[in-house]
Amino acid sequence: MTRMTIGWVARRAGVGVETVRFYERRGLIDRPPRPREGFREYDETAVERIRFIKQAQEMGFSLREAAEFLALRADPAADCGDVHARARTKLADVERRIAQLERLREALRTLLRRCPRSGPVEGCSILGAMNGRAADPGAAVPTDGRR
Amino acid sequence: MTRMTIGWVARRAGVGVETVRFYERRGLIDRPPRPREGFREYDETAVERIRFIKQAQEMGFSLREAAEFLALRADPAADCGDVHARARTKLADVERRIAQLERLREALRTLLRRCPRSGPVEGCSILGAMNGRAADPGAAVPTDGRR
DNA sequence: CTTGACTCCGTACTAAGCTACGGGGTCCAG
DNA sequence: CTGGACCCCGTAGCTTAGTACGGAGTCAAG
Repeated sequence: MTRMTIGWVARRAGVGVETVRFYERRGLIDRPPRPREGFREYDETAVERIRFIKQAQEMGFSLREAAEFLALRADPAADCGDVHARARTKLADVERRIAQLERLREALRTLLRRCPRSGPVEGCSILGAMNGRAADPGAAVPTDGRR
Repeated sequence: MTRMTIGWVARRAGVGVETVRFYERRGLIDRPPRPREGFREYDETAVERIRFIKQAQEMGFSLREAAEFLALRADPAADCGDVHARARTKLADVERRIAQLERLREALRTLLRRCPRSGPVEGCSILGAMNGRAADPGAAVPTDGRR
């Protein structure tokens, strides 16, 4: 008889044991009953919940956002539009990050094109750009905006 | 007579005083002499160095990489090709991140298109996708790969 | 001589999402 | 009954690039 211990849940959900405990601390999964000597005992829904969280993460959502989706899923008054709105916001965020990275990509490409690729570093246009001497005044290098 | 104190450097370079001290601890800028009672006294090159670092950061490089560029800049044996190679690696990295985000963008767009946008959450295709029921089996959602 | 601006230092804290560690206790097969 | 696998807990560490804090010392103007 397989016991639905934390290790069992972790293996089935494809995460580490510590991750399950971490999610519990974060309120992402319920504290399970502990029928024997303090050992957590789960059921299938815990596995499904962790998989849901992991899938939300792969779609670019944070754990906080994953928790919101879990709440929406469980709320009978919740509307699909709530989910839609969150996904739209995330899409806008992704598009903004792409645009930033594309500006960065173009700036790097321009610098690489102008770089002599050999010779003393004094003539390097890339280092020159870092020195405040803009290689291409038209292409402003954006702030990166990572998070 | 303006004293070239840490505050003066910070203002001229457009960073905070703590940032200057932080860069010093990280070895990005030299420890300046302290002629009066332990007060750091800088010169113009310190300002220029910090601006160089900031510019490198705006081009997507980390502080560690900025330090490498500073070393290359100061090394008479360094070749422009060294700089070029680092920039090319960074470009590849940026392109990889863009590709990941574009896959994510397409996945989100597909989900948004299929979402009924109103009604009970039971029928929500976005939550359905998080439940492992793929809305579009062809468009695999990538791992996010943020840093 | 006081006031206010500035500087010193080390340490802790932020964001996110885990991951590792140490020292115990428990369970089950053999 | 022993060995190994598993579980408990709290805490600390990892990553990056700073930011904040607190108590102390210093400097220059008025």
